[in-house]
Amino acid sequence: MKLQQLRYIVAMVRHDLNVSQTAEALFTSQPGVSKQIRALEDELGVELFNRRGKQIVSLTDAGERVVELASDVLQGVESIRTVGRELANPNVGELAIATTHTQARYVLPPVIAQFREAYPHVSLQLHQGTPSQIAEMLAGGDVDFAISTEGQAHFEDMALLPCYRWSRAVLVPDGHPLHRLHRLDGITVEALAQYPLVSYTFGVDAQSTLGKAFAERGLKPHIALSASDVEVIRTYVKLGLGVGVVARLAVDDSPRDGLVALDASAVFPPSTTHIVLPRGAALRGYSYDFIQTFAAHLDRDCVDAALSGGQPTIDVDALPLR
Amino acid sequence: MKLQQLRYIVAMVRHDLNVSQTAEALFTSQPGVSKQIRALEDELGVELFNRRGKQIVSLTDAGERVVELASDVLQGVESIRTVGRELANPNVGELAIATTHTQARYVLPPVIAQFREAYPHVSLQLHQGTPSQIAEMLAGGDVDFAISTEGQAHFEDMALLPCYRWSRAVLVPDGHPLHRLHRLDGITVEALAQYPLVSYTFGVDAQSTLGKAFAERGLKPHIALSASDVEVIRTYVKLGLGVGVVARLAVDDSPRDGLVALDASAVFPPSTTHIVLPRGAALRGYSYDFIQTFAAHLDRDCVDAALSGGQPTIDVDALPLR
DNA sequence: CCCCATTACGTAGCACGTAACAATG
DNA sequence: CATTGTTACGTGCTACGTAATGGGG
Repeated sequence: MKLQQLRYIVAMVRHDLNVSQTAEALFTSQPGVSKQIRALEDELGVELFNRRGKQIVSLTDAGERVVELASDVLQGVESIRTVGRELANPNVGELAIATTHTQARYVLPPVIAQFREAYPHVSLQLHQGTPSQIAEMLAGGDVDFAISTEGQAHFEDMALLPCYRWSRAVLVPDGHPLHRLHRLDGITVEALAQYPLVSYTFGVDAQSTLGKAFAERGLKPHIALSASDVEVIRTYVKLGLGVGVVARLAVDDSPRDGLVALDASAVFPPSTTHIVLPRGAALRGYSYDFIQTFAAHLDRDCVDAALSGGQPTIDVDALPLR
Repeated sequence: MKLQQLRYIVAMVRHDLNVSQTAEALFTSQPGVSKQIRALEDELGVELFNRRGKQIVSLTDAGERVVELASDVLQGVESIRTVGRELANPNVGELAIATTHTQARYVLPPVIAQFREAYPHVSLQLHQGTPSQIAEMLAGGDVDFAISTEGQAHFEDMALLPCYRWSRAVLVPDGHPLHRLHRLDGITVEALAQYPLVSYTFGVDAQSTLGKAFAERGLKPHIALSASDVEVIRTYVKLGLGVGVVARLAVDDSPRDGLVALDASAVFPPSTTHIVLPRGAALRGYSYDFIQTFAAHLDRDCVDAALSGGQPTIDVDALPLR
């Protein structure tokens, strides 16, 4: 059994069980992958993949279990590499983080500035994406950890560390009916439901905080447009496509470009931003530091507890609200 | 990084950091081991072993952590093999158990008879040894699990599953003063302390149940001889070397060879026999069956819970007493 | 002076890539 | 007919074994 063979089968499930695609992703040849998979199956004495003719269609029971174990093994190998790098050069390395536009643009800058000062020789990589893309990156080992606001459902088998809570704001043109309502009685979900909305792509499905707030009142929001970027959302609100619903921390209180941001923290319950880590992974020392800079209550012990499987006791209601 | 390299460094710590000895144990050449270790150190960029001149004297901090992770990785690889074998031939394979003489001779026979009938194509291997030897076998991956009565201290980082409790008997020549005492007031620790004892090698250290029973009363037993085998102990009691203290289940109630066994369950608190498993390992289906045949309350879920780290809730006081 | 780790060097095995082939939709 | 997986074959890398060298106690 070779580590390569394990890499191949794990990569296979991440590439729709397509040998050609897998080979391309791993910068090797199709026959090589095919052959190594057969070699592993021969050695284990079990078929790992169900084949229809020459097409690989699914994992066998054995395949399911073996791929799972192989992932653990490969993560262990990665951990060994990480430990090596850490003890060779504690302050030199890379840190790859997957996150959303809002985090990258409005929350992370001061954290990263402070981090850069402490670790000038660590090369930072910020990968942006939707929660499902972020989950993909994390599962594929492309990033060290993720900072995610919604879509916890995507992060099965990962350690979720609550960082802070955040509330929403409603973006409307100056003089919009909701603007006046906001000054008088305050905005309500019912009032919002009467207008087309412009919001985050990932914030509008049924499991999201936003989606649930409407569903609870038997309302179905009309989403005119969804984007992952506040600036894009602003643009379309200005164009009159609808009312923007965004993270409050992403907008100023003062009007800009004829748009005003109305505090909607009383309308929608706050969402929680999490740091997401693959269970069992090893982290660089500076990663712990980054995490604690981002969320002061997440010290090394707390993170280690989450990594080793136990859900740490964090009082979500005591988290800072932004 | 190659799996071989991980095997080499893990084997190194099991062989006193001696390259020659390690190479011999792995049926390969010293230079091969030496070179692969250097290759791994080069790849990781850290020395794993502290060398004084050309002598390897200890593990570095990095080495400590890497060896630990490497063990996990290798165990994962073993698990993959196990899963393969299981799904290829559920009823064919090997089962290696490490245990003490008493278990092998007096407790296991009916279990093994039943197991053999259910799984005639499983080759059983019974490895005997002292608790520390048993722990060594388990840590080295030489056996699938252990059945141990004492010396829990040896089994750091292992999953311990209580199976049953057992009490002791005192072996004396017919007509011995303790024989009469037993019929009148009953034996006491104090009475026993007046005679030289013959008992199990591993049962006489300070942490053992036996040792503690004496220590609690401020007594120090005089151990004339210790052996791992009841038949050996009988022999020396017959020779008049001292009074035997053995597991009750290892002796008949009726006299034999001029020796009588006196129930000492009221004198010493019962000991508990455990099945010991390496955390995180994968077991063959028939192994689960063997375990449950041995201790009916240890079903598959219970064993899996212990393997995955959680200590299962087993009421020790409710276990059968033998 | 013995034991042990490392260096040097030759070989055999195997993983990988190119090319050709088979099968499925 | 296009896409995908497998077989065939040649090559270059490397792990491994034998032999020789260097250091410590």
